[in-house]
Amino acid sequence: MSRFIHTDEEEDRFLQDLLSGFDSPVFADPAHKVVRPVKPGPHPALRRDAETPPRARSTAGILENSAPNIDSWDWDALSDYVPTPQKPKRADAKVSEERAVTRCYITHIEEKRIRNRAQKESRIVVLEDDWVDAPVRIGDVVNVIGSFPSDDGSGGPPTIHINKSQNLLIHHPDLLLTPTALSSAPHCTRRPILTSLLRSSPSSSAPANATPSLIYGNVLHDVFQRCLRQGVWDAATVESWIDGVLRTRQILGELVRVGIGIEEAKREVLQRARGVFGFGSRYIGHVPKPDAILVNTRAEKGETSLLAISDLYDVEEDIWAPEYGLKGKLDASVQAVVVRKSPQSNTRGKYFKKPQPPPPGSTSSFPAPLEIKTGRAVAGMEHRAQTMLYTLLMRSRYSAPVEEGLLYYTQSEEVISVPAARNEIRGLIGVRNEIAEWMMSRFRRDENEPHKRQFLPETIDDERICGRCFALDACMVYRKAIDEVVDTSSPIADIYDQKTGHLTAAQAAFFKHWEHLIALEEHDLIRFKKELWTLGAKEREARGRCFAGMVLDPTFSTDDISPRAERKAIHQATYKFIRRADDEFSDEDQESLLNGHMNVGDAITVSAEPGLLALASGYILDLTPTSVIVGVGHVLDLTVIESRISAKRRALHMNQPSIFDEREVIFRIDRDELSGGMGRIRDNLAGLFFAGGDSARLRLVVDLAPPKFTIPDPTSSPHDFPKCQSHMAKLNSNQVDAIEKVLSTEDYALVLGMPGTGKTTLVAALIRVLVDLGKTVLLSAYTHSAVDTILAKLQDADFGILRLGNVDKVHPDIRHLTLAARREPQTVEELERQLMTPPVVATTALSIDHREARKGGLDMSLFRRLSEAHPSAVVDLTHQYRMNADIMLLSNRLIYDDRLRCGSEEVAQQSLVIPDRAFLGKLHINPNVKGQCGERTRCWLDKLMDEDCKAMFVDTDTVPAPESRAGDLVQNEIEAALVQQVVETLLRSGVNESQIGVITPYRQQIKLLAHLLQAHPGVEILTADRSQGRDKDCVVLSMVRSNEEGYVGDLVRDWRRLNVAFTRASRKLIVLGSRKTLAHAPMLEEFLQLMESRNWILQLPVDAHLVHAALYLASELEVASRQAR
DNA sequence: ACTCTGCCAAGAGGA
Repeated sequence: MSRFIHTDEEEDRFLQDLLSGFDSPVFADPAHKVVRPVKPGPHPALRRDAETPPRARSTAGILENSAPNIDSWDWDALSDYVPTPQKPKRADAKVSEERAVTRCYITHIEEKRIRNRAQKESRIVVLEDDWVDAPVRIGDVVNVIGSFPSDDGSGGPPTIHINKSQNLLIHHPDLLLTPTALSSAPHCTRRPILTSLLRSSPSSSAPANATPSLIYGNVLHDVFQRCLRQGVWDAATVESWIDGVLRTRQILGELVRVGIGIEEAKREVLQRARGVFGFGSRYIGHVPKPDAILVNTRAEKGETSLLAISDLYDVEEDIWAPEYGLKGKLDASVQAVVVRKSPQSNTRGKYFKKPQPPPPGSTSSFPAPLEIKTGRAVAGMEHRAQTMLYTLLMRSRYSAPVEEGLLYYTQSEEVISVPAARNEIRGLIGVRNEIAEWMMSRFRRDENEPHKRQFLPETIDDERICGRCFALDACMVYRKAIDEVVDTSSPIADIYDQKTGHLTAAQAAFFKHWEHLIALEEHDLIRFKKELWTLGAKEREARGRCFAGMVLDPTFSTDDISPRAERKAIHQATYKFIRRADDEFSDEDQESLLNGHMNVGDAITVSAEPGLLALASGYILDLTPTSVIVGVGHVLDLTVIESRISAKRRALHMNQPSIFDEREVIFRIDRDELSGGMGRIRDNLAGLFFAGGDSARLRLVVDLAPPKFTIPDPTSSPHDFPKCQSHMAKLNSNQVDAIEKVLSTEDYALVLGMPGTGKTTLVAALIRVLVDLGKTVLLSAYTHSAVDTILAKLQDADFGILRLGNVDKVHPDIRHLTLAARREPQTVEELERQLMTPPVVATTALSIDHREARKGGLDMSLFRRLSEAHPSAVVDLTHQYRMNADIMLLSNRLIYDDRLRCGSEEVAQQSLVIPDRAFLGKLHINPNVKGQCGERTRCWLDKLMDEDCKAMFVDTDTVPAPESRAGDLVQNEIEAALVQQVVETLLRSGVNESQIGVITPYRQQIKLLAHLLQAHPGVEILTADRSQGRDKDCVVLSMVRSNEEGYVGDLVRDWRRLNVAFTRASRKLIVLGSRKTLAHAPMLEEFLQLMESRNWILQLPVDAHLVHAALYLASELEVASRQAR
């Protein structure tokens, strides 16, 4: 027997660990038998989209609909797994093997077995044996795997029993956990939760990450998978591939981190690659070769198995299986052919109850996961567990029984058989449920102890295991700060002290507080994520987060996209999708793809219906109203997908609806919801608190230690450097002060820049000065556009700048600064040079911004925290060069306490010049004028065009202009028409399109405006939020809200948002809105009073949008001609 | 109570 195979005792212990998960403290509950009525919701896999016709309902109604009477997965057979009993079977031979899944909500829970009052749509789930203590609560979602009997004759609700021998319960199935996380759980349930919280960035304080063997493992996997795909195994080729993979930027980067050169790495990888060369000739083929041994640790004496891999379905297949609450990536998905030769006798292992001697020399063939391990086989049981869970993932994706998984150790060159044994799977699912419960418990509303809920399992306090655990730093900090445990006596008390002794109570509290805020935001993201399987594609499209009913455009080729060098490197494959021609919907019903929340550069996943989730993920490269081009990390093989789909449809008893072409593959493209994104943030936070972490920053940020400033050293003053002087020549005294403050600080300085005060100019100059003084600079901002705006000002700099981040999001003018635009590095040294030489590195940085957090008054930015603690560290930029005095007044009065001032008299006085007033004269000569536009006083448009009119509120109440709704979204059609007329008048009076910006808080209003102004593409139309950082000579602001109830939405109520919009205008600001409605918001009331006192309110005439026939007719005509088209 | 922005991941070995 091979040396790495675990002993029987090890196996026993592992299994016990698994099953004892059920007895851990969380589950402690004395009840022996619990009956849990549940309410089934339609399982998403069974959900029918609007496009498929509803099936005739049987009398069982929804019951029937949500749980088709499919034969249950035969767990008994699995539990009694016999290594060789199965008759030969093809992957999709028998659909009836498919398991039934029912998604349920717990409606109530009873301690004793009772008969539930027959309640429509209700079912009863009886938990028996070790499932009894599953901590399910009312309102929880569970999946029941196994069939409810369609009718037991009792007349009561269908009842299912979940126990040792049959069926499974998946608790919180929308939480998808990974096999790797779960495989270590039997030893310590705390660790998988911690590692999911903290992504443990390879940098900073987690030195254990990125070890050499890890890198070698990565390389070998890559190469092994390439061998499988290409069917090439000869030494020369493999060696050249190893060389190639080592030189990819990814691997070079990792080598830089561990300080290893290519030659050394190659030697090491080759040493581990022995098992790669031999694998092909031994195991690939249609029938097993005599030496193709399949090691079966559960086999009886004398029994031998041989393996052939007859087909490769995929490598790195990414499978999300919400029915099991699992997701993961398979090294390889293969078709396995196994021949078993049985001995004569058979003493069965103790886990197999019903001995059934298999017929000698039986052959079976089934799809199986192939898991490759390139290290030493030291974690045998964990690898087994991992592989076993992969069989579940594969079963879900392939809709076929997956009898066992294959585990290949390249160093010992042995393939291990990992039977999908019920006992172990049950144990692993138990562990999965336990971990899911811990993760969810954090967000459970519990009246008794709303905030004190513990959400991490106890530490296992094993000196040996804990001492060398990679999550130790985090584990101990959480123990102290979150669990609030003081450990002086446990076996790991010393370790605890070593890792947390330096933390003060205040520091621990700070960590707890911020950790909580991160969790709040994270919770929101999970909610979105599950929409991928809980909502149908059309439903999700209605929310703007999905393109439904898409098909591949077969005519598309990669050459069609604009040739950008980086494409090939980033995306494995590029596809163009178009809407499927749909007989049921006319063309008008086909929403433009531009309407939703999805934009170029956004992360997406591609799924196929039904139930093939996240087949590939990547980014949107190009988007038109009718097509979308995506770059993804995984090839979409249509024939393979077709066969998965038909297997799935048959398994679900979905007969082909006639409107579908049997072979047509319908895709959905969903916005990917930043699943693991918070991990990085949490990691950065935690890094401050680790022993040996960043104690300097901990002091400044957490303890609020005052920043130190030195009296500027005259010898290093920027003024002594001629170049520095030139950088500062154009700055005002304010900005020069700011630069000096920055240069004199040893810790930090804060610069508060109100709108238009030249922040961008200052930052650009500051960077130049710092680089000249020999410093390195990290430039970061929340958005890509903010980063790139500053970089644009440094285009002529004579020093290196490295722009990091998603290339698709980087501004085209800045792309030449990204890594992707540089020469492909050939050596570790070259990459190191590319990374380390530029003195300036620029990138986006994430931040926490959570609604609930803000509601609780916790919207404490780092800037605010520091500036309130140490006002002396702040330099105010008070001189602004954008707005004239009138526009500035608004902002000053309402937000800035008059601290803002104009940089010059010229700025203060500037107004919008109207080049040609002739058009205004023509407005009134048309006889078709319906009402009056105020000629006696002067027409409202005329007034607005006055050069002295620099800020004006245009009241629509008398028009009137009520708001309306498009679905959930708010819009105001008449107001949009009025905006159009204002813009039209400006343009016809000679104002340039580029001088005008139209801003509104509401996205739907943008759609209306864009429609009305489509003849003027140079007029920018922006939401208030997106206008941040921009400016225009003239801004027309559409407030939208206008209703009898005086309801002002939260968007408009947020004064900061409006302030942004107001301060975009430099010469003329026109605000259109309902005075009556807006006056209901306190801040706006104040604003309106100010406008009133200045006589800056313009009352519109009745039907103002109709009075200027020239404009009105023009727009009518335009609409008519568009409709004709 | 209707807006916006950010991110590649699960696993790659270790004992």
